[in-house]
Amino acid sequence: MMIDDAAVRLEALGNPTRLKIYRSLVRAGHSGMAVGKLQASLDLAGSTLSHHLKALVIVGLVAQERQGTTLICRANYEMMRGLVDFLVAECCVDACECAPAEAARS
Amino acid sequence: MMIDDAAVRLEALGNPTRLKIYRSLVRAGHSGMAVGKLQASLDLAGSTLSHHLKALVIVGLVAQERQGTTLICRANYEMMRGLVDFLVAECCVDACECAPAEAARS
DNA sequence: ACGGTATTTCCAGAATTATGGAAATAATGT
DNA sequence: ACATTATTTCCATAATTCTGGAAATACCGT
Repeated sequence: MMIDDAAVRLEALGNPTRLKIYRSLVRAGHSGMAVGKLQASLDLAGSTLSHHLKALVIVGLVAQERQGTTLICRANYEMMRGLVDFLVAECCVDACECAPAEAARS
Repeated sequence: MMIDDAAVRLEALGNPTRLKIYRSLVRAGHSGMAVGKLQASLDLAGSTLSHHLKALVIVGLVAQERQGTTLICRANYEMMRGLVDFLVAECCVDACECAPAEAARS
């Protein structure tokens, strides 16, 4: 994952409301969760929720599928895994014990 | 890690400039990097860099230590690990599709 | 077509963030 | 004390984000 892609995804998750939305979707698992149910469970104005969901969808962290009048939202686990992998790679450039190549392990 | 703590750290990393700053510090390893060196390598106004560093320090992702007139900055690996653990935990609450790459079921 | 439910878009205001020049502070050496 | 280097704080401005009411759109059953 490119650094700017990572940044936009981190930014999307970096809002408390959006992080709660995302967490709800993760917890909902495979079957996902309808927008309306999210709205009830998180107690947000519909338009506010819609804006936040859009932000998550745009960066690929959430996918949506229409089922009649309701819109099912699902967490994109693979995208999250890519993000975590990016962070781990950044965090552990020097992997075990975090020692840079030139500064041997102490 | 509490969800709001995770959110503020994600937000801190969710700015492209700050993510690049953080990455530079991670790559600098445990010896860290002086503010001035960061400034030269990232080509930022001093005040801008100082603001971003402060944001990273406040959320605990970066630590600073004075050495004479220069200020050494270091990535806080443990904090990042806590953040990654949070994300993995959120991601794998239900289904384990976001587990470590090699463990993913097809 | 109509009525109802679900969701988004439009619009606007308030709040926050990003940026950087200029002045201030910090630390050191002479 | 003074000069020098390193960094921050003060200040302002432009840009972006967050929020939600109201209107619009989407979909379905009858």
